[in-house]
Amino acid sequence: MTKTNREQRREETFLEIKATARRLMAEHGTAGLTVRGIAKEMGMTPPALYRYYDRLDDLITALITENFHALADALESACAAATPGRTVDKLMAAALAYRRWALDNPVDFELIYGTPIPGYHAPQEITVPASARTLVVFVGLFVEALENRECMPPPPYDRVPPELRSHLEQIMRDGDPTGSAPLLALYLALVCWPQIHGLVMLELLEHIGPVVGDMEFFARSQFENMGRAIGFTI
Amino acid sequence: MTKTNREQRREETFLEIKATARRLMAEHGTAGLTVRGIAKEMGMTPPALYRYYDRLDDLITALITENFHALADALESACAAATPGRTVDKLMAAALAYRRWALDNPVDFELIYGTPIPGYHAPQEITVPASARTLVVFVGLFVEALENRECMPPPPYDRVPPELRSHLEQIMRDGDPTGSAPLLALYLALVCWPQIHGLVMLELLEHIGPVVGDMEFFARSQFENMGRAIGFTI
DNA sequence: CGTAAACAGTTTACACTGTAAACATTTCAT
DNA sequence: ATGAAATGTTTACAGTGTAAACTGTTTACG
Repeated sequence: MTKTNREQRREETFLEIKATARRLMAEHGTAGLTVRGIAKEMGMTPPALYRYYDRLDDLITALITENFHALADALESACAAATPGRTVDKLMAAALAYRRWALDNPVDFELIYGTPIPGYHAPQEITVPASARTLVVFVGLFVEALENRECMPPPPYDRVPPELRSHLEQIMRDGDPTGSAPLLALYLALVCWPQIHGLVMLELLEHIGPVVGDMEFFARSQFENMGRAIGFTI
Repeated sequence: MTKTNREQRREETFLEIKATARRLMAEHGTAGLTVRGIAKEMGMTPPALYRYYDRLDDLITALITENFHALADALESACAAATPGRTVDKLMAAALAYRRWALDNPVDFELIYGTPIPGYHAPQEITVPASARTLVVFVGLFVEALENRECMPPPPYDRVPPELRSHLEQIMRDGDPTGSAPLLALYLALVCWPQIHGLVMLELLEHIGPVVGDMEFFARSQFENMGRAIGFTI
């Protein structure tokens, strides 16, 4: 089944719209994301864009899901680049990649993890699955580390709190139908993620960097302390 | 020096503008923060507001600084309400108050710690001092805990990393001219803050709650684990 | 007290924003 | 080749922030 000219041009236009939107946002922040701005940049009239996205919100949603996937991809390739077998290296690489991606793509990160653009409401059935991939990367690392006995969590990280058990089991079932992965992996991922995220968020919005000074070092050391706390030997 | 009628009415109008802005934002999110909306609500014409704030940005700045102070006040009174002498209780109370304030005042929290409203740029010389108060509360707790030997940090939290030392010393000097407070207190505050913040931020924007289930419990347990890790006995 | 200045408000206007409706043109399938 | 579908433009409307000019009120001072 070969594509007709029109279908191909349509796909290209979709790509051009998103690319233009990204360029304008990189230059002027989320304030640069306007129908008229994108249209002018592309040599079109604003209403023409409505042939591609019914509302500006739909374009935002498309950008957001792409960003979630781009972040998850960055984490995965960082893990892949780490020493095979040394899962702790992968965890450090993933945490640092999370930070690096945020710092290198600040607006894209704000778009997914920051306050929603005023008036925008994310259709969760679309964004949530994409969003989940990030957490899945970390869960995967802990599955590997626990299996290989590379991570030996001391109390209180050696077992899932009973208060969370049943709900986490259900989440695990929905995501992984085989249900083979240890529940503790999900719990440990949920312990680590907020620590990484909080540091990155505060640094990105310049709340903590000026106080700490060397954020590069601080982030590294915090991630290492985190790894040690949950049972890795670094 | 008694206030003239006009001065008093002017002050009241300032208050009414901010109160109206807060009400509209609570109802419609940051998208509800419009000059015209506030004016209509107050029975004025939009340009009239410009007698009080030269730009909408200035009103936003006023709201932001008030929010920083309100959050810091909430932390302080939570500490004050905790068992005297039990600094660990104060730390837990402060962390939980941070979360509670964010959940109870989501838009206000987003305004200070979320992505800036598109097009808005914070004048840092105004917002930074107000922002600092939050961190100062935590630093104060660690000063107290270290002095009373209530907190006995194990490695690697028993000393300030040399890579951060000189910069933290300078920060400490600028904030506290006596320079008496132990540097380690600032370091421990910087270790804890991102952990608390990350959890709250992810919960507030609904990235982690649906996965965890019982966020109330999870936050509590995470804060306790954090306290133990840096040398408190809970 | 009377007057001039400062203040507080309205009216009008402009340059933006998203988007709906009507219409013209191009492209494709039959 | 013809009808339908897709893609664009034009025009329009209801929002947005805010600047300029103007009017009325309140205050401070000679």
